[in-house]
Amino acid sequence: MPELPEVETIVRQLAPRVEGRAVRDIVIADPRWCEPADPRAVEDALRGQRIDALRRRGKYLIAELGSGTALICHLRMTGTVLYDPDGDPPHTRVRIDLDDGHRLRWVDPRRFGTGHLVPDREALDAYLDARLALEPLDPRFTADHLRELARGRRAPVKAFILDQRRMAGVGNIYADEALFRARIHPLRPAGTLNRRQIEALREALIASLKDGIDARGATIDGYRDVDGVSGSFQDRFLVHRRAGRPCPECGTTVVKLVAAGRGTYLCPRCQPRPRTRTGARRPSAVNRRG
DNA sequence: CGCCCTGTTGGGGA
DNA sequence: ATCCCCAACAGGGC
Repeated sequence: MPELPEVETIVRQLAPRVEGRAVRDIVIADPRWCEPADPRAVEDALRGQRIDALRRRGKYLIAELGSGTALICHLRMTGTVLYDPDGDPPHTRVRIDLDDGHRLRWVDPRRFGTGHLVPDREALDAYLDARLALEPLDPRFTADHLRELARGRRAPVKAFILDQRRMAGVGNIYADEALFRARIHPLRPAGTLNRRQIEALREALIASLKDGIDARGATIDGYRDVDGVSGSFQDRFLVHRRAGRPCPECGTTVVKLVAAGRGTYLCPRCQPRPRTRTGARRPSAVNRRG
């Protein structure tokens, strides 16, 4: 389940092993991976290229090549990159053999993952800028920045967090964890958070992502790092997928609801519901904004 | 066995 | 601006 920490883990493990190496051969076994581009054309463009840099932005994994082109990959739900696995694992979609004899395998049961080739640095930046905002780990992601982002937003804070054009890299799991740590209900309209809560949310986002990175990613539904080893963050999930179990903070039963169309877990006591309960009276007592 | 759930993003329609 | 649903698909849980 690649969110920012999982992709970061891939980069940290893989960059030292592949940077400076060249692609000896590549086979895109699943054309959907790079569609609408022609897989043969993508293979031809990559074959023989040196990998100058492997890096990440948001949840995108980026390989910059000697030719100036770049390959922008997204693992989506179930994508995994493996380095020298035994043979070709089931659901291997792309095979890359390096000039040093090592092998990269893109494994993705659900086939949602994608690879997109761009011709140069400008196209790379344009592609990413159109999709991603600053990420919480960026030093520029200050409390002021977050407050500005949230100002006037009426969308539930969870939807706000998941929107990659507002902040990049946080997915469903880390969003739940951060909201729990910040003691904020996921349905709270983002624009109603006070200064303290904004700062708490910022710190919680950063802490959750860092913990995930330190754990080399979350173990969930088969996620593996590049050496095929499971991450360990799942052991530390505080609320995510813990419905029916006691809150680690207060013992109240963790509940599940749907927010932003996603399964959402929270402690109803630590994260009190925003007012405006269903059936509230005084439908016209709106806050007059201003 | 069959139904229901699941990490993501992007697009369409309300 | 926002939201809900859907589309990709496979596998696990019950």
